[in-house]
Amino acid sequence: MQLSRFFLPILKETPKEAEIVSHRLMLRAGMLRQQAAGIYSWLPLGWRVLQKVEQIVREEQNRAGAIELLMPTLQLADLWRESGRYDAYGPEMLRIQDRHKRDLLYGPTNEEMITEIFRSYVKSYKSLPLNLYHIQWKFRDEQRPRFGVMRGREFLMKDAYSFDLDKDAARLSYNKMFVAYLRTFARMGLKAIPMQAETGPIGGDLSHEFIVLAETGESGVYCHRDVLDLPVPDETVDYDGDLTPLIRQWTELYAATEDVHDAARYEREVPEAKRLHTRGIEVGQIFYFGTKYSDAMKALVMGPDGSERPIHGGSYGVGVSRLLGAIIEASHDEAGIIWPEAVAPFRVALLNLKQGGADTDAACARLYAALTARGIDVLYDDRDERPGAKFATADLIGIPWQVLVGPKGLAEGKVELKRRADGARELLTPDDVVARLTAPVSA
RNA sequence: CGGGGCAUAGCGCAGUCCGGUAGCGCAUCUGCUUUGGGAGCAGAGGGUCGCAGGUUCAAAUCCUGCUGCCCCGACCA
Repeated sequence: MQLSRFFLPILKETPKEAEIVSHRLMLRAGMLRQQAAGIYSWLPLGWRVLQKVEQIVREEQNRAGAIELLMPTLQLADLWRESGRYDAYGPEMLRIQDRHKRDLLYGPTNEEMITEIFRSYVKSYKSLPLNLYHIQWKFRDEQRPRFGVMRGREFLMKDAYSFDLDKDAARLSYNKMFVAYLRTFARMGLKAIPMQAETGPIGGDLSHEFIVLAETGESGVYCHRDVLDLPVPDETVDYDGDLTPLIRQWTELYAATEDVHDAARYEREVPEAKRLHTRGIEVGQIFYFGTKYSDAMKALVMGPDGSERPIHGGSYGVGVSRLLGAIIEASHDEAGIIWPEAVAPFRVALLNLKQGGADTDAACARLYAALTARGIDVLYDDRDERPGAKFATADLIGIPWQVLVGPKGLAEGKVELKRRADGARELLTPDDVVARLTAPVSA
C-alpha cells in the first residue's frame, strides 16, 4: 500500500475526549472515528488490525473444534421472553420496534438464539458434543461507555456456545475453550491470566475471566505472581486428549477477580512475596451454566437410555474489539503503538527519506515490489514529507519493521532496517533486507 | 443512575467574569526554498461561537430550558 493513496488521518494532537493511552493512540493513529458515546467507525488502519485479531480468534476456535456460523444483530423479543431475560436484562438492552410494531432488540449476547437453533435440529445425544460460535457486533446500552473501545456500546465479540449431554461432558467442552483462550491471547502477544470470576446474569456456577494486567483496567484482581510465568500450550495441543493436567496447572495457583476474592484463602495459599494485587482488562470470559437455558427453552436431546433430557451448556466470549485496546495498553511507548507482528496492520513500513530523489525513489520502488511480491504487507510512505514526519508517523502507527531509504545509506548501497519494538537498527543491502524480512522467523 | 467538568474553524485552545468588527497555534490550499526525527518564508481559504427561547440599540459573552461529550463513583458475559 502506498501511503499517498491510503486513507490514514493521523492526528498530531490528542483529541481532548481521550483519557487513556490506548484510546488516545487509536485516535491519533487514525484507527477510529467516534460517532457517539461508545460507538465508533473503524477507519482503514483500525479495521486491518481488527481483522487480524478476529482471524486469530477464529483460528483458535476452529482448532479447538468449535464451528463458526453467523447470527443476526437483530433478534425477536419473543425469544428472550422464553428465557425470561427480556424483562430481566434491563435498560442495557437496546429495544426497538419494526413497522409492524413487533418488539425487536439489538442483541447483547446470543444464548437464546443459539439455543433456538440447536433445539430445532439436534435431537440426539449422538450429535454431541457441539460447539457453535460466531463473531458478530453486539450492542449494550452501557450507562457509562468509556475508554474508547474498552467499553463501547457497539462492540465486536466472539461468542461460542457448547452443548453437552451432562455436566462431565460440559466440563470437557469448558476445558477446550479454556485452553483455546490461553493460546488465542498469547498469539497476540498478551499475557492473559484466567481468574475465578462471578457468573453474573449469564448464570451458572463455573466461570473464569481472562485478564490482561494493566493499571488502567476496570477490574481489581488478586493472584499468585507465578501464574504470570506459566507456559502456554503450543499449536500441537491435543484437544481430544486429556486437558485436565493443563487446566489444573493453570487453576491451582490463586487468581481471582475482586468480586469473588477470598481474602482468607489468598493469605493462606499465597506467600506474601508472591502476592499480586492490581488491576486488569477483561478480554474474555467463559461460563458453564448447566441447564439454565435448555430448561427454559426446552432444548432436549434423547439420551442413550431413551429418555429426553436438557443439554448442559456453556458460553465463551472474547471481546474482539476490546482486545485492540488491551494490546495497545500492553504495548506502546511515548512515540506511539508497538504492534505485535501477529496483529500489525502492516508488517513493514518503507520510508523514502528523500521523496523525489532519483536514487531513493528507485530503491524504494524495487524494495516495495520485492517485498510485496513475497506476500509481505508493506506500507510505503511515499508522501512528499520530510524524514522527521515519516519517522513520527511510522512510530505512531506502530509498524513492526521500518525500512529507511535515504541518500546517506544509498551512497554505500545500504538501507536501514529498524525494529519498532526496541529501536534496533542495522545497515543492510536491499537484498539482505528482503531476505531478512522473508526469513521464517524474523522476530 | 449520583457527583463534577466541557461545548468557539478539521484538531488543540484564547476570548465569556466586565455585552460592542470572532482570534491564536497546528492542519489545509498556492508559490519559493528545504530534505536522516513532526521545516522556513510569503500569501490564501475555512465559523449558523452545541440547539432553542429570552433580555438588550447590540449577545460567543447575561438569563432560562434542552442536547451532546468527557471524568469520578455505582453498575456491567
